[in-house]
Amino acid sequence: MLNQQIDLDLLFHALADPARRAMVERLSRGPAPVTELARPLPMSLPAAMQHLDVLETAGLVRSEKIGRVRTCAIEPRAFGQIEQWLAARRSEWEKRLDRLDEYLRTLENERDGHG
Amino acid sequence: MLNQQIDLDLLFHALADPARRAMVERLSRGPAPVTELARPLPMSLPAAMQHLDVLETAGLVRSEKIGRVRTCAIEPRAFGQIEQWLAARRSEWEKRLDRLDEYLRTLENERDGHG
DNA sequence: CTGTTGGTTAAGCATATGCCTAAGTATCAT
DNA sequence: ATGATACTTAGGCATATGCTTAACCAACAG
Repeated sequence: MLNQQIDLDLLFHALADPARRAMVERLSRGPAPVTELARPLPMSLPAAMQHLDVLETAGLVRSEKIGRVRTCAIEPRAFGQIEQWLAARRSEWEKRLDRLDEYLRTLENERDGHG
Repeated sequence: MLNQQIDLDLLFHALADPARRAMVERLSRGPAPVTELARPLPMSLPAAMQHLDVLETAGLVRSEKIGRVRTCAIEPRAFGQIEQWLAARRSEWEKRLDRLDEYLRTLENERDGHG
C-alpha cells in the first residue's frame, strides 16, 4: 500500500504501449510462455522481454521459470489499483455535478415559488 | 471510436505521470485556470503547460480561453475508454477462472461418485 | 500609455526509452 | 556428445521526453 504514487506511475506506464497491452490481453485468456507472448509482436525477442519486464515490475504480470521455459500469468490484483484511482476521480466529479444539479433545481423552485 | 489503439496509448500515457494525475485530481473537483493547475507543481509554467497539452491531446481535459485566462475541465467520457478496456480484460480472466473452477468441481464429483 | 498578469512559443540540453545485433547460458532431445 | 530450444545479458544507437530559460503576445488595471 506504500508509494501508491509510484505504483500508479508504473501501472499506467506499463499499459501505455500496444505491445504490452497485447501481452496483457493474451494473458487474460490464460498463462503463456515468453516465446508465445513475443511471437505476434513486430520486434525481436529481447525487445519483447524488455516489455515483459516492464509489466512484471509494475506487478501486472508474474512469471515462474520451470526448466528452460518461463511461464507468465496476469496478476489480477494489480488492476485494482487503477480501477480504484479511476473510481475515486469519478466519484468526485459525480458528487460535484450532483451538487450543481441540486443547486439548479433550487433556483428553479425559488423562481416557481416567488414568481 | 476509430483508432482505439492510439487512444489507449495516449490515455494511459497521459495518466502515467504524477504531475498530470495531480491536474486530473484537481480538475475532478471542478474547473480551473492553467495557473492554478501549475502552481502546486515543482516545475516551471511552460513545463506544466506541456503536461496539460498531453492531457488535452489524450482527450482527458478540454479547455477554453476567455480573455487572457484559459479555463480547463475534465472530460469524463475519456475515462470510459480506459474503464471499458479494463472491464474487458477482467471479464476474460474471470470467465476463464470460472471454467477452471467448474472443471475442478467436476473432477471432485467424479472422484466422489466412483470412489 | 505603462505595467502587470496569464499564457504561449522557441531553443536547447540531459536523460530515458525502445529497439537492434551479437553472444552467452541452461535445458531438453537424440 | 551434439544440436536445438528458450531464454538472457550486454552493448550500442537513434529518437523521444521532460525539463529549463528567454523572449514574446494579448488583455486588463490604473
